[in-house]
Amino acid sequence: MAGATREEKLHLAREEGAPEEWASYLEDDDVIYATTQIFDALADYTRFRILGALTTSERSVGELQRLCGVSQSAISHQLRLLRDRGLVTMRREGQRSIYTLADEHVATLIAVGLEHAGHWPE
Amino acid sequence: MAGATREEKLHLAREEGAPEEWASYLEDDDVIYATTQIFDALADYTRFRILGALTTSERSVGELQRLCGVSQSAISHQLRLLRDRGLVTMRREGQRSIYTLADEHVATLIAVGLEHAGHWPE
DNA sequence: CAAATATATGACCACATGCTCATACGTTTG
DNA sequence: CAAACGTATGAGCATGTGGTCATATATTTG
Repeated sequence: MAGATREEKLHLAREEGAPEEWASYLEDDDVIYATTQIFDALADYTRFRILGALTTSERSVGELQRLCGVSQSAISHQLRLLRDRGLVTMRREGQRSIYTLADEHVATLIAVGLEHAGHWPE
Repeated sequence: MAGATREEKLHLAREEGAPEEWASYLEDDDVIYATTQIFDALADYTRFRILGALTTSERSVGELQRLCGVSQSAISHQLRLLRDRGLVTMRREGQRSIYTLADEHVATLIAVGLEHAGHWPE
């Protein structure tokens, strides 16, 4: 069942799982799925650096390209994903597209992740 | 450069990036990489549910299998990954292997993630 | 020790992912 | 409007990933 959809997995779990053994906030699979999607967005080296760069300041695609050291196309593709996942927002400013962290949640997650990875920004 | 290693990407970034534009805690790429590895561990539906189940209590492989509704093999493979990434620890107890969250950091990340995905466990 | 139970692991496979390359789109400028 | 610049996007490709299936490895029990 390599290609099992989330719905299929959920069905199995509901068949066999005993609800009361779960923390209540783990019962809503839509929330779980949404959460994994956020973690997934943060789980790539390039995307993480993009988001990290945006914690300092909003930036254009060109700036991000220079800071992250990957091609314009690659940056753009990843920004698209981050935008679709709701982690960043974009606005046009002349020829440029300016990207911004969608909200403080993102910065918080980055900070918590870094902290738990063994580094404590003081 | 689809198969670019982290080291290659880093090299490019170091060539072109202006260090002072980055938050200091984003300069250490080993930490960034470690962080993405943690997020990656949390970014899969099955693994997230395994970890979620472990927030309530330590559990055997069989329990996790039942709770998560996936095959014993699949659970075991994912537990191996979580163990390698340092998110869970394991001890033998008779025939069973008992898995436990490695530390509070993991539970914190789960909580923060869930919270930011739109659900607030009160 | 043989059988039963619980878990781990390797080979393999379908699908996802992150990049490149080429090209299209949108905006400003001459 | 044409050229230049900045950004977005689709196709295609190599690699990674998560599962299955078969099998191996403990550990307890008769």
